[in-house]
Amino acid sequence: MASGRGDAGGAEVRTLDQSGRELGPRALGTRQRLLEATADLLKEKSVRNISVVDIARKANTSPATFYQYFKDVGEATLRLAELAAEEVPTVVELIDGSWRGQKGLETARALATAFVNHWDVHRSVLLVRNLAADEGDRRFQKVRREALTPVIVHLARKIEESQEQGRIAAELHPYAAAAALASILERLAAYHKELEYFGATREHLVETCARILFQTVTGRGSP
Amino acid sequence: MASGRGDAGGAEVRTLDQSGRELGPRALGTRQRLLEATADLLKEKSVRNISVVDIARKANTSPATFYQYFKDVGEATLRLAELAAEEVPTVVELIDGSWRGQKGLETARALATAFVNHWDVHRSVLLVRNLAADEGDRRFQKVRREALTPVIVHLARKIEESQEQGRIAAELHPYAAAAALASILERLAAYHKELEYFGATREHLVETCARILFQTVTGRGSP
DNA sequence: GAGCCTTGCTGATATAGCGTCAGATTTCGC
DNA sequence: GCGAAATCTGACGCTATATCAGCAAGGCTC
Repeated sequence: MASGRGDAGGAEVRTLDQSGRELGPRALGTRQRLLEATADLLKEKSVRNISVVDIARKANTSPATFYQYFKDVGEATLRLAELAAEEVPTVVELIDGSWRGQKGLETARALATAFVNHWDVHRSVLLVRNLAADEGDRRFQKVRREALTPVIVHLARKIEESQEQGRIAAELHPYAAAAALASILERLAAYHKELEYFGATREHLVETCARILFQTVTGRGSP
Repeated sequence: MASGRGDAGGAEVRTLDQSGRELGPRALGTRQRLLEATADLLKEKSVRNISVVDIARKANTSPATFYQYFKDVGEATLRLAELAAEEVPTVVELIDGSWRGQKGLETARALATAFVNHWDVHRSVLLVRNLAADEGDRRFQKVRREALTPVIVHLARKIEESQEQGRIAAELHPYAAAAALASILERLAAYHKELEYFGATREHLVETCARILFQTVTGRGSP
């Protein structure tokens, strides 16, 4: 390490060891394998039953190695959640599209679809992220907030526009409404499988979700 | 136990031991203490970090006793979730009220308030219930479904009525829409604290939530 | 290509929780 | 107040956690 160079605000984020050491190529590989093993196990079984030993075994390494990179299973999960969050900007772009008439409904559909896809890929990690955040873990709250805030802010802006045009009651709090919409997206994406119990296919959900989005954002019924 | 009397379909549900033995008054008390200890710990810290030893200590008993009543921490949590579910019928009654005009908005507000209250009381248990259900645990899926189904069914019925009157597009799947509304209720209730970050107070959330409910159920803008 | 240093990995270990008995203790009918 | 039934727990073998000191692997130097 030599010099006591600070790590805050560096343009390039360096991946560090538990003891603050910078990682070489071999170490990065091992770390990666550990993350992948964690992700795989999360898909297989409940986070409650995942042990460091499990992860280490699956990554063909020893528990001691795991601790070199992560404080505990929670921290590995946190990194996975951060990685998942990096995809979100793509989703947000959609919101800035047109919300007028038929095109608006398309935008809403695209948004709903993107969300469900995102969740299908990262479901297990995002579920644990949400639980940890809801349980009060600050680190997970931060990741979730950073992933959801753009969605909420962009949606809220669109809602405000509709409000200015008098199409939506002033009593509707734009951010609360945007958060509500984000909730629909998240929740439906989280358990759309189980909802098929009610005879609602994935397509039904996306369509319905899109229409509620459209209605709430624009203040207009379906075009 | 003597006779091999079946337990299915009995009018009165008997609380049983891990080994199928019926419980006397002392045992019921102990079991109750264990459940309360579990609930308390869930409020304090993450479910991942709750051990049987913790629970036993808090209930002034020994780990061995815990195992007499529950298979593991998950099973104790499941019982707590079942207990919480017993309150739901009260919430559902509200949905059957009037959804016309100003009165309808009141109904929506009452529903949103009831949900948030319910969650404020049982938050920690319901969070774990949802995670476990989302992770695929059948027992938890069942509890959640049994708690949410009445809400969804009753809401869907109201939506269908509006649809018959031509106030809502036929493309909206009533059950999917009802599920979406239930999602808003659940999700907002789950993290309304954190949403204050966006300047939305609990009252804003209830009001906003109510208006989205009203709009989606009746197909009408705010009265 | 032997010495040496840096980077990365792991065996050994103390500590603590899990889950299961056999047997101790309490309660209750009589 | 005695015996059986109900209830509880100490003790134990097993597994996981989290930490070190030290070992192995891959260079770099000359």
